[in-house]
Amino acid sequence: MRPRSDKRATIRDVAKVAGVSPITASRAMQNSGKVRPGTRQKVVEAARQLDYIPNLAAGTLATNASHLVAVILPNMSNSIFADTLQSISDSLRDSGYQLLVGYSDNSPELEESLVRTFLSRRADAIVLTGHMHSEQTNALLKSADIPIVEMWSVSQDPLGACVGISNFDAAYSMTDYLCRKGHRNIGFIGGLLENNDRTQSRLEGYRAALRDHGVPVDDQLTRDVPFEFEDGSLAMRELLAVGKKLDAVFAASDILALGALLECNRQNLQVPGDIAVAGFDDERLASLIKPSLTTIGVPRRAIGEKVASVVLSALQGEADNQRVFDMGFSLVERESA
Amino acid sequence: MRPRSDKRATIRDVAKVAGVSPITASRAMQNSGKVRPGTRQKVVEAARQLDYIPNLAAGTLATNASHLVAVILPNMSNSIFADTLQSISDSLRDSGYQLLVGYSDNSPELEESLVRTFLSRRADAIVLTGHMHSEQTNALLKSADIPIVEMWSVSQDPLGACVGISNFDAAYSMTDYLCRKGHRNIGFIGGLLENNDRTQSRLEGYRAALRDHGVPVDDQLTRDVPFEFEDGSLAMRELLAVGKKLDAVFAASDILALGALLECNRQNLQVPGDIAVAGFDDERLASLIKPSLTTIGVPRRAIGEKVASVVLSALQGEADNQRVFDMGFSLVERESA
DNA sequence: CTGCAAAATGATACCGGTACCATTTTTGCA
DNA sequence: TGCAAAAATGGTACCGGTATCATTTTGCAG
Repeated sequence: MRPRSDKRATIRDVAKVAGVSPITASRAMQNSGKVRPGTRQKVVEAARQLDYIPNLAAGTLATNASHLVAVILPNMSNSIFADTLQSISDSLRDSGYQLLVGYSDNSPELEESLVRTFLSRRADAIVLTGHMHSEQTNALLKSADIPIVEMWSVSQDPLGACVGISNFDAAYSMTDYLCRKGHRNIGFIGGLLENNDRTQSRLEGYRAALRDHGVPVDDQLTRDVPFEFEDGSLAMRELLAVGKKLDAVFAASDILALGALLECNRQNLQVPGDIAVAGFDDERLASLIKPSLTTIGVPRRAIGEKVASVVLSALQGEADNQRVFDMGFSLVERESA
Repeated sequence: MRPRSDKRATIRDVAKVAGVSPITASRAMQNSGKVRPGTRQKVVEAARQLDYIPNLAAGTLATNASHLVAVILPNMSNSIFADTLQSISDSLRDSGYQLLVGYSDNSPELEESLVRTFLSRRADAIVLTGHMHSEQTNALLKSADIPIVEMWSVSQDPLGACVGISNFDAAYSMTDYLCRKGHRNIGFIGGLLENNDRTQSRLEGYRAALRDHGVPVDDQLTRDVPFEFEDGSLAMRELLAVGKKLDAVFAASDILALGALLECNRQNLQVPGDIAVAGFDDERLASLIKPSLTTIGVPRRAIGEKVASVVLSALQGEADNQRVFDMGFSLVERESA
């Protein structure tokens, strides 16, 4: 194995073996330029014989098209992002694009450095999560002149296109639902509000619904914690310790809601009898636990598919004048609230 | 925005503005070749002024190093792969490598086409899941002359390096555990045995443990289904319908185990009283449901970190003579078995 | 101030594809 | 069969970096 001293075959080698010019070999390899079937056959055979593997870096340099779609996600700890990523990948597969993936960890600085790198790689399109970016990032993206898609939150004025849901509306709906059920003392457990427009919009939706129901917003009933299970428990413990009445809690993610549920369990509070708990995301486990979790269902795969189709049509030059795609959510009523 | 007619600045433009030669500008930009601080300063300033974004495709072509690490996963539906991916990404971030991600869907053909593409992109290293590849894939990887890492299953003779756990041992341990608890009629719910060495090894481990305990292996008690929740329920229903005694079930993933648990619930079977249920993976929800799930804990993040460190040290030319890294597993005893 | 090794810089070519335009071959039809 | 148009093919240059090796500049001892 070791002595791989022989260098890899180039298109010129293939051309030589096939008895044609490099450019003809190139055309033959990519079914594009008109090439006589017999010629293509010779070239393909030569390529096979030489174990020819094209060098896409050279192709990218020559054509200025990388066939890469870059995707920036906050992280992978939430299964919604994993699902979205896979569904983008699935939808892109047949078109010959690959995914370049980066995690921003909700840090604008990291995001910016990812964008910079992706532009360096001449990604054909960039997909980001949310619309909170640094000034620099916005400038970079605007001047990049490639399709840009922001996903997961709809916004009025996206950089390019935008595919997601209205986090505000969803949170409003859930809070409204809780109010209609007669709850008045509703806590909110958010996750990492900073640099996270999804959580921020949810908080705003929650507040708006309270106001519309004539319920005063009490900041003591709002907790901002990381998106981990244990943090949900902790936040719940804190909310209960505030000493105010509390008859419902709305958590900005199912993971947090589960943590909250567990804490209720520890403190021998009945859910939903003593306290109602609602989540967000409709993770698989939401339907599996006891009590099952009332939550907001999000069309994660549909979002991924839409993102892919928007990217593809933009890359194919189809100027789509619709730029904002609201994929809708659903309020999934289960036992916990 | 539209009229982005002006082309992007090149290193030559930067050089011109800085009043140096292109090659000097190049050296200045990458802190590598010795460049006088003053010169570097001029170049950096010129680059800033021109919004210079280097073209990595050109760099890749010239240096034959892409700074890309390709990772092939079966899918993203299992959170273990998502976690591993993120942990590889995290560990690689500071070294300036990006992740190229592909999903094989457990199809050797898809995997092969991914490998081909990744080689085309001149990925600096390739990370695969498992060690079941097509002949062609093996040949491609062997002749590629870049670091290859197979993860999630240890194997005696990996293509390159190999980081994972012994699925056989883990399944053996769990089955052994069930036997010691007095169970004799133990079913096995596997997932997609074809082209999946992880599941296959688990089945073998299960069988070996049964044999060692003098329990005959009954193929009627083995189910091969997809890795989805509903399939776990379905398999459980089928196992119960076989009409034989059944006092325990070992599922090759927690998702399947949860499906099985739900089915027990539906049929009013007490777990673990009437029937014990064990899973594999230690997903987050395993500890959250009732009854909590006895399962196999896998060091997912440690695996990702090790993969990254193996890749990095190989890329830095540190010939590591250890090639197989068994990261170990743990048997997590909870309520369900 | 000179001389010389070390450091910094530069000229040129090359990585491996493909665009562009010119040239040759084939095709279709009078 | 001849000829114009269409199709196929090829020569050359270029994409934007960097390796190589030559050349110039710098630093410092004598």
